[in-house]
Amino acid sequence: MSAPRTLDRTLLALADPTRRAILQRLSAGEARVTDVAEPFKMSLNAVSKHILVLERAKLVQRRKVGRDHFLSYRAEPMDAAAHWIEQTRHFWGSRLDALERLLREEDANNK
Amino acid sequence: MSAPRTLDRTLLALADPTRRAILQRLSAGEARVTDVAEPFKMSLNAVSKHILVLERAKLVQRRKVGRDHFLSYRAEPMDAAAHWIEQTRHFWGSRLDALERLLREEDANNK
DNA sequence: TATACATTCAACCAAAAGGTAGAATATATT
DNA sequence: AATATATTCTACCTTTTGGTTGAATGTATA
Repeated sequence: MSAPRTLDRTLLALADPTRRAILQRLSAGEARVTDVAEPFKMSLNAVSKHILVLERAKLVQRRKVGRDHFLSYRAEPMDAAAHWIEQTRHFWGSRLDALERLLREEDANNK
Repeated sequence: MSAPRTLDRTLLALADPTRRAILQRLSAGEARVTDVAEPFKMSLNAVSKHILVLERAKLVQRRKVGRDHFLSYRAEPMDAAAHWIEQTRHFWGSRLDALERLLREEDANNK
């Protein structure tokens, strides 16, 4: 029953290739901000901002050790998103065949 | 396989409650732009723009009959998104238990 | 203590998103 | 022919996004 804002944030965070790449990197284990940023052409600051978006969506968690910030991937929002999308597909009928859909639409038009 | 841009567009389109509501409406069958817009407080123009975003993501299809534009829901991009997210969860291990993850992270830190 | 390193903060910029209002276009209806 | 309806187009505005650079902060290290 999470507020829709949560889903908004999760999907928005996932809708960017840089952020997906960051998550993929973190899925292999913790990493520091600098290490996460290293493969990208953009500035460290830009990556830092992407990380913030991921944190806001709770897809990334931060653990500070001295001057290092260790980032880790959190799967919960992904699970929630997967749940929503599956629920949705079930109810919105990606399983509807063409005939069924046609009938419903004719019905809707004959009002 | 589909360009990442496609996934970007799908997830971005879904990351908005108005657009999800529009899709939900269309999942019950075709509807005209005006009818789709009716329940919303925002202007018709604003809804028209949201529809454009959904069309760009191929989540909505348009069929013109005279002055009416009939919109319908297309499930394919949802299927693709669901597939991506499931794939991802599988490989990124939402199934990883805490111990496994810890081991991988210690390993990563001991380099 | 001085210096290097890890990270964010602040200011700025361009582009995109999300909204508005009004004009334009195309099609129905009287 | 005149009018009403459905929809988009254009222009505009504000906020957000994604990026830059340079300064500030906090923590190690020589």
